[in-house]
Amino acid sequence: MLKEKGLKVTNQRLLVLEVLAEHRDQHMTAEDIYDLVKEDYPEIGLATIYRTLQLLLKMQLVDRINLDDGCVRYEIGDLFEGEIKHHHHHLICKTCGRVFPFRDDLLDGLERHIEQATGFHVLDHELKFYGQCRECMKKENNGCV
Amino acid sequence: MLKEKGLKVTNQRLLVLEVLAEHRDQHMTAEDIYDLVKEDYPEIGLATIYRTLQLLLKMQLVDRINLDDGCVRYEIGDLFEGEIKHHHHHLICKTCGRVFPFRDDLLDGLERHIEQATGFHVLDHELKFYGQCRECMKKENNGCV
DNA sequence: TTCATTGCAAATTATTTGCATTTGA
DNA sequence: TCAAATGCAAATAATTTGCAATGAA
Repeated sequence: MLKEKGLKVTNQRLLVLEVLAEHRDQHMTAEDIYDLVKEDYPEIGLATIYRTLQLLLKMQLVDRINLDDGCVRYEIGDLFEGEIKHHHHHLICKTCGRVFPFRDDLLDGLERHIEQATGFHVLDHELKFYGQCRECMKKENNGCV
Repeated sequence: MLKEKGLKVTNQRLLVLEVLAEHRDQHMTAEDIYDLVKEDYPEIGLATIYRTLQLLLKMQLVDRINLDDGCVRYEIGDLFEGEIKHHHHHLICKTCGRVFPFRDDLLDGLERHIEQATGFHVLDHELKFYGQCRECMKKENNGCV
């Protein structure tokens, strides 16, 4: 494990990672993770979940997304899956609230353009699309809304 | 004013808009706005600020951005400035924390691509770039960090 | 052993809500 | 006049923190 940087490998940390890995692309709140980890480890505290998530975030093992619904959500990082850091973005349906992942490398050109135009050195980006998913579009048309 | 939709034009609402217009591109928290409005209207309550911001958000007169620093921020909407809705995005410096606006229409092609590929109907998007601004890059090089 | 980590409870902070009062149309 | 809007204080809810106890190295 990457934790051999002076950090301890605890059961709690492993379980948080495990739960996130088992729920890839699911955008879980700290509370969600807490409930699932508790099934295997009932004595865990919510504060530990928060502290672990902060740590994993700093280590780039998890990503954080904010769907503007009042709580921050976490998902396992893409680099966990392969070697190259592939980004993915989110399509958020304003009607049903579901979130769809969208793989993409199309922003690289835009990043280079920004660096040239402004001198800002881009390290990372986050992109969200808001709209309506196919199912909700269909429903709305059937219902003639 | 657009408020002729059954809504009342109150001093409080005008002042919130005014403060936002005077601080274009400044990403203010509700608290920031509260303090500034209080100068002209000391009896205003923070709850009114929140309620007004929600209203203006729904009316698309203000935009909301989240810089992941624990509080939501607001800025006056772009469509307030012209006719066509021009989007702008944010370059966020991880070193000094400053936020730079970045005008862009380059995502339109990407939106069309998404609609074709996934059937998701895109209505809006939000894009944030994280990195290091020119000044912080310079400082870091001078200091040989 | 020993310091990082944990669990718990209390603290903090942003935002929302209930309600009596005020005010714009 | 009268519903909509406001101010205040109390309520909520997510997250953080202090501290004594625990556990991995």
